[in-house]
Amino acid sequence: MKNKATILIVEDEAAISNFITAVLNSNDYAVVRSNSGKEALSSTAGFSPDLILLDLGLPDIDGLEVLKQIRQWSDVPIIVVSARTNEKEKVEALDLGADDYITKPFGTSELLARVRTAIRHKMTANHQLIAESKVTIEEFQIDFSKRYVSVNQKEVHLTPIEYKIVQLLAKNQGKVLTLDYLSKEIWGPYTTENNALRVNMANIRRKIEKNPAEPHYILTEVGVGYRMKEE
Amino acid sequence: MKNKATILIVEDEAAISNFITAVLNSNDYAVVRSNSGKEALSSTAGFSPDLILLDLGLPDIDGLEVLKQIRQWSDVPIIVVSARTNEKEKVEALDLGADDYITKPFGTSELLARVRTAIRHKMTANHQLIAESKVTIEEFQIDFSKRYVSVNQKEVHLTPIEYKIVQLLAKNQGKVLTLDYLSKEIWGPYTTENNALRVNMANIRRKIEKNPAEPHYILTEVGVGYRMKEE
DNA sequence: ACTCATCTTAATAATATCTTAATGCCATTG
DNA sequence: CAATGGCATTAAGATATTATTAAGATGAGT
Repeated sequence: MKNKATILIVEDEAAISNFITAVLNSNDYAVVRSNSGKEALSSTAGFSPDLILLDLGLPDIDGLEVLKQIRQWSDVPIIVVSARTNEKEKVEALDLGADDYITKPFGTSELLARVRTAIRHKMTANHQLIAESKVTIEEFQIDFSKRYVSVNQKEVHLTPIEYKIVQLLAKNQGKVLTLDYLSKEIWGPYTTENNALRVNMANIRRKIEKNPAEPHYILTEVGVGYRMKEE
Repeated sequence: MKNKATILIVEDEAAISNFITAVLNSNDYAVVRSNSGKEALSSTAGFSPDLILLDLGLPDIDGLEVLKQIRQWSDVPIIVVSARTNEKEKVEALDLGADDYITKPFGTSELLARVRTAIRHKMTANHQLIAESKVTIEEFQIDFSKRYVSVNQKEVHLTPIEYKIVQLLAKNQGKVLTLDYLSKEIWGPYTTENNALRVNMANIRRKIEKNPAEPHYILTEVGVGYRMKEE
């Protein structure tokens, strides 16, 4: 149980690659590096790392393409590394199945926190397959088998759409779900742009948050989507 | 008590189907095979097996669709058989109500262990239903063994369908049962959309609720279904 | 033919949902 | 540092969906 986790870093800028490697090594992770998309693909197949840190700006293949290909056959957690100038790519990456993102420049503690979370998710994901039917976050609780939501043991009534949103977020606790992803899940793939999702979110918060203006359970990732707090 | 349990295998690859059949037969299970989704649906309805082993990769209907349809009206334990390359499908299957999953390739001992567990679960689930022969919610009481319903110690007469509805809700106290689920339980899987359930509910409420317009024991979840109050 | 259970229909009531538009919040820029 | 613009939130009203209920028709059992 105390084997080192192996992390694949896909990054072409040597400075950043070195920095990440140093941080991870000194925290007891094994690191494998790759500085191109093609190499990344073969490395993933070869070592099956426990986590991939994927920079989207690669010299050969588009980072999104790398992500898409890996996702065809593997569920390895992938954290996308992106420059602030490329926000849209980040969202696309999450839509394609990335687990989290981190924006350059970032500090060691942020990096480590996200790495830990992603690896923990991988570990518990398999257990959760034997359907864990309840999620509890402090005073908030949702029981999927009963379709029952409560805050402070008191029932909270959610409409069908509201429930679906909360359910999606809860089943992906800690993970950012993009607006697009949520919309598609709820209204199907041919949905036109609208802000119904936001209206619903406001209503949900009014029902479950103490102070809807400072949400505690469902956080907004500006420009990206929403994420339910962990644990 | 020592009747053979009947297991339905839904699998289109003959090699795997043969292997599973051999293993189960030599362990005293009766086996019925089916190699398409449509056949599986009619077989399930036909002789209500004790367990279904369902491969998700079927030639005609999507395995998940088969699962969904069966779950609309039956609680028979279903173990999903999936290839390793399709982790996401597996999760969806569990969400749709599969009881367990097994990943190809698998060995005989794993197969038998999961089959035993699933069948045992089914047995104990039934026992619990029988053991708990009364449900009391404040002034409302239902005694399953006597088929007796009362409010304030006074007998309430329910028609057969009304009783069945109340019974289903009471055996799933606190859980929302969808209109679809209730309809299928009462009128079978091939029921057309109808309003009869609502009429029955109105009649039930007239009989058991103090104020039918503000129900206390059976609550409506708009857009979803009905739920009997807990405790 | 009577009774009871059941289903259909249709009017009415309750609820959910979407749209629009006003407002607030940051971060960037002139 | 104020002005701007891009999101995000929120309120309020219009519309659509869904639920309740009454009343009458059907049909089975006695």
